[in-house]
Amino acid sequence: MLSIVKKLERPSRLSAIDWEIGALDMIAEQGVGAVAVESLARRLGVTKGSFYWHFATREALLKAALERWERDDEQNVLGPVEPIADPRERLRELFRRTSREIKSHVIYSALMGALEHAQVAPLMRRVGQRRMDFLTIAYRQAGMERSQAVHRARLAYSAYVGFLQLSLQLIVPRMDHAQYESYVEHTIASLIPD
Amino acid sequence: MLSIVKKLERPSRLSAIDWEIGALDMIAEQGVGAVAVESLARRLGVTKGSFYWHFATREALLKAALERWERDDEQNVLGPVEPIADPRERLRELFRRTSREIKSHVIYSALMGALEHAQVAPLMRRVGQRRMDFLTIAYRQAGMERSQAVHRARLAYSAYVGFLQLSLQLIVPRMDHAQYESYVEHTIASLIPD
DNA sequence: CGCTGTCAATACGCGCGCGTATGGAAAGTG
DNA sequence: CACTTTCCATACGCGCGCGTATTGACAGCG
Repeated sequence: MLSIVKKLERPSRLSAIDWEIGALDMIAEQGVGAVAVESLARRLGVTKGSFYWHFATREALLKAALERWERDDEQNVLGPVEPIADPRERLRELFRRTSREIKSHVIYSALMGALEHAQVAPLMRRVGQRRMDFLTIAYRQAGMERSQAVHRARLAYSAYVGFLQLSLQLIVPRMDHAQYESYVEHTIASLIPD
Repeated sequence: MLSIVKKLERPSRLSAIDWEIGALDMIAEQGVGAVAVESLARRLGVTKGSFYWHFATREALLKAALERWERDDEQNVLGPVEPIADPRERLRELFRRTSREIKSHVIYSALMGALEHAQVAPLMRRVGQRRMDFLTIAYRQAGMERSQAVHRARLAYSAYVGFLQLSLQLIVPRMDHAQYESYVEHTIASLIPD
């Protein structure tokens, strides 16, 4: 009975996956720099001794966590809207879904603030390239000329990155729900041709 | 004669200002985290002993350097275009000047990647507020409705922040000069009403 | 020309976070 | 119920960067 309670608090014994998820949580909340093995261990209710059984080094954990995020992110963000046939509708839906602040975007933003890490930069280049390609193709299909489509994709992606940074880091005052919705519709109207 | 040569290499004796400028250089090149007193001392050709005569602590140097940047930035970025009467022209000129990658923007981008520092966050909020106000006013004067002007200002500022991040950190492939000019004109056309 | 104030070098202590070593507990296995 | 495997705790060493203490060099001034 006591053991059952304890099991609800914490799986009593951890796997590598638990550490990876914990690392991603810390990244989302306090950035990559906050992923320290001892603090993360405290968070999970164990000590370092556990960590170094599952991972050889802190970098190995980071690697595993980032790979996990990259997989999840790909099928959380672009995946759901990819099947939409109409390019404008596909873009609108992407914008709206993105605006509903999924955790993946919070982590993305945190990672943008940690590009000095050797692990993070190439990852973000891959993700950026995929998203830029996705946007460019959609804009082309929507009738824009090649160079214009590339420019617009870059502009839209810049607006995405900048907005995340400004909002999540509270550089700019927080909007209420109605304002937020209104802003999203404004960007859709401004960045998607009609 | 030898002394003259040495004086050209380095002012032979430093002032607090030299350290502040050195700190800003390091921030621009490698981020806030790279501002370490010993490495910065090496860069200036002296040792720690010098630093702690000019500053009580590393935080004090950061504070001074950031204040210096905030002053310079204000009169480098918004200052020159503020007198332009026509709001659209004022915005266009701001966009074009901003695109000519002044050092101030490089530092701005580096600081955006260091918001976890207690010193940086409030500074960036102040700077962000000033720029958002500037943009909002210009858009209103250009004839946009209140809420639309705020939205557009936010969108433009997001695009600015995101573009800096993506370009400077090489997340997105580098453009050649012609492409770059073309992109700037595309954003001007997309974000400034006619 | 000596004295004082300014800037710098050297040596040291300290805290923090990574990684190691080693022993112990709990869960599966025959 | 032995015995092995899996997971975890404790204690320790180490490097790095901040900050301090102390002494030294050099310029300007009286």
